[in-house]
Amino acid sequence: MATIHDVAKRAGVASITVSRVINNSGYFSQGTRQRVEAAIAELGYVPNRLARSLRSKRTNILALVLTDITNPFFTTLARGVEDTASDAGFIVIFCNTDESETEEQKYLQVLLQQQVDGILLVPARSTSDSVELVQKHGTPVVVLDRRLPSSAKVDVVRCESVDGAYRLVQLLIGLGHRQIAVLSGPKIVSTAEDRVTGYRQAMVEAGIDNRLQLVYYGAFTQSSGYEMAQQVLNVNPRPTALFAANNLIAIGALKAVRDASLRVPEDIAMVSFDDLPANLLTSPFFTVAVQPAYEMGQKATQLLLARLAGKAPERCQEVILPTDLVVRQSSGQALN
Amino acid sequence: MATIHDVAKRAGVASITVSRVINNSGYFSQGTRQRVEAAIAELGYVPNRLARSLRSKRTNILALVLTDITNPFFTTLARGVEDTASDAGFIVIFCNTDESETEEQKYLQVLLQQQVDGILLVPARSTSDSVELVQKHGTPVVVLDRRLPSSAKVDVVRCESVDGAYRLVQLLIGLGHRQIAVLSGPKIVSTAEDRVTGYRQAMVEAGIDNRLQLVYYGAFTQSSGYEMAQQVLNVNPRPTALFAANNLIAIGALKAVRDASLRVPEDIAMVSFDDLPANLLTSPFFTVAVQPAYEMGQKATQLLLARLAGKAPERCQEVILPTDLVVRQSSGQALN
DNA sequence: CGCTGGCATGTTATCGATGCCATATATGCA
DNA sequence: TGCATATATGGCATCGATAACATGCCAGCG
Repeated sequence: MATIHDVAKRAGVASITVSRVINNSGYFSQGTRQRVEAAIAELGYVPNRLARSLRSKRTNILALVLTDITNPFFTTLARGVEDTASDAGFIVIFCNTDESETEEQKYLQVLLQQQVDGILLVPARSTSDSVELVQKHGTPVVVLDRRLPSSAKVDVVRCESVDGAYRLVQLLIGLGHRQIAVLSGPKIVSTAEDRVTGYRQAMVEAGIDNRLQLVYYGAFTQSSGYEMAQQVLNVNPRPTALFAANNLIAIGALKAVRDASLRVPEDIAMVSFDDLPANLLTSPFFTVAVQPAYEMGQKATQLLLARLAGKAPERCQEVILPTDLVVRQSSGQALN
Repeated sequence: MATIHDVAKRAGVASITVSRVINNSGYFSQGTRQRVEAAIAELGYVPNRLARSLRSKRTNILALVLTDITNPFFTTLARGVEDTASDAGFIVIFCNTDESETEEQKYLQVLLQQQVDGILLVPARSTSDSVELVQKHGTPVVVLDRRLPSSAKVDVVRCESVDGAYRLVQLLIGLGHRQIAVLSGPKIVSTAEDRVTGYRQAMVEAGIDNRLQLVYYGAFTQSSGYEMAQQVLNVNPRPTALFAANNLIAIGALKAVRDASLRVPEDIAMVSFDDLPANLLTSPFFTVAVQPAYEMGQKATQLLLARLAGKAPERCQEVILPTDLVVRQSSGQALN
């Protein structure tokens, strides 16, 4: 309620001097510092950031717009963003789009209105509409996790989805599996597509008949994983291995497998993209391709901050991080 | 980048008229509306909320400060808050304190600086310091989930923790259990204390020897639940039932029980406060006292919004919601 | 001694939107 | 016809902080 003027009056100085003390900028004597700080304490003064930001054209707020904050992959990524931003004195606002483009646009609109300094975006769709909206407003953006059409001139930080999927499926093939199903996310999402591409590469390379390729597209959710797995388990002959394109799909699929009274890996082998949450009671158990989620958040934020500081190279960057193959029990032993 | 003045110039009107069109307030003709909207579209104009809020002294932002957003109970509560706030045209900022009072104070400071219109707080400690800080600034607060010292003049929305715990333990006693351990949260948190109180009430009422009462205080986390359970399982004779004071403790304890090669409920019965996350692969399985998390968030937000609108009664309100006892398998059958 | 430059503080304008008041025409009703 | 009222629009001040510029003091140095 008290303003900088109230503080100034009480301390017997001009408001700009109070501003200097608060921001530790410019010159002021130790005496003034003390009188100002005393006045601040007495009045319980809290600076008004709206006014500050309006004048300085800086809010020190970043926004992270993503599709599913309950997914441990994104939770970890978010922590990478938060930590990095926080160290640089920025606050982070998190927005959840639930894979909906409409929600995404709504959030972006609000964020631009709030004058956030920069946006980290996991786009719900592989179009550049959202990025363009933000860029038109003059706000820096970095795209995370997913590809955009190459027409979009924007920094991207993502993982080698094709390669990670390729290696997971190669592992299964190496263990003797031939009939492998992939349970993927929405066809329009680049990571879902890329993981199927990696799967196909490995299958083709191993000379496995096209007809043995079982590709399912659904959503990156547990329930979708459950449903896709139910379908797969009814295929005759039943595949000997499942590849889940993300962790939630893996959980749902595992549930479906257990509900069908089948054992993993004895009756059916499973591998998954992304590590699984720790509260499953059965983990660590899954063989997975782990994405460096924390580092992705970190890198993307560093890039964004560099742009804000005008320290990034002019040209757009595309940072692609490798995945880490972690072999555990769910993939099982070699078939005989 | 374009301002309201740019739009005004382009539409050939004064900026205040543009403001009226944007906010649908006051009078303007349909012709002006169209010219203004055209200008807005052409310029890609996005209103600056900082300026707007500075003038109007309203940000239309609420904040929800809680201790652990990864806990499904709080996630659900948060959704209740978000939905209610959103319907009323408010944005919600979420802040995670990790049960740390220091973090809480830091966040509150930032939120006050951002001029949020109101704050929903799950306090990390049972002191009124935080509430007073906020109230001194003139910002309305509603406390959620936990009790504060009665000296605090503040609205509270919480659950009947004592009663829920009492009924859970009573259920176990009714099944024939005598030696029951309670694994609770931090002693300083009112819900942890209240659930132990409910436990004691049930035990005393059943005339169970004091020496059979096993009370553990830890944290409301999975790892703490794991550790407490490990200790409990080493007690001789081993308790026949466990009461976990929240869902995360329950998960950790269940893990410890399984790691000790014991079965639930055959070897040891379990009950818990709060429902468990759906991705456990074993749920629904736990016998629980469910708190109406969504309604709590809803109620608290309604109360806060009423205060903002000056429509709430002068006196502070304390809303206490009942818990719902859901009996499933983990509590087992009656002992013979 | 006068000039330079670090230090300390203040004045004024401004960020972008809107509250308040004023103006002007059209419409309704006694 | 006259006056109240609804409609349509604009001018100016203002929210609270800070950028940009200005002022004054004093030490140091050639």
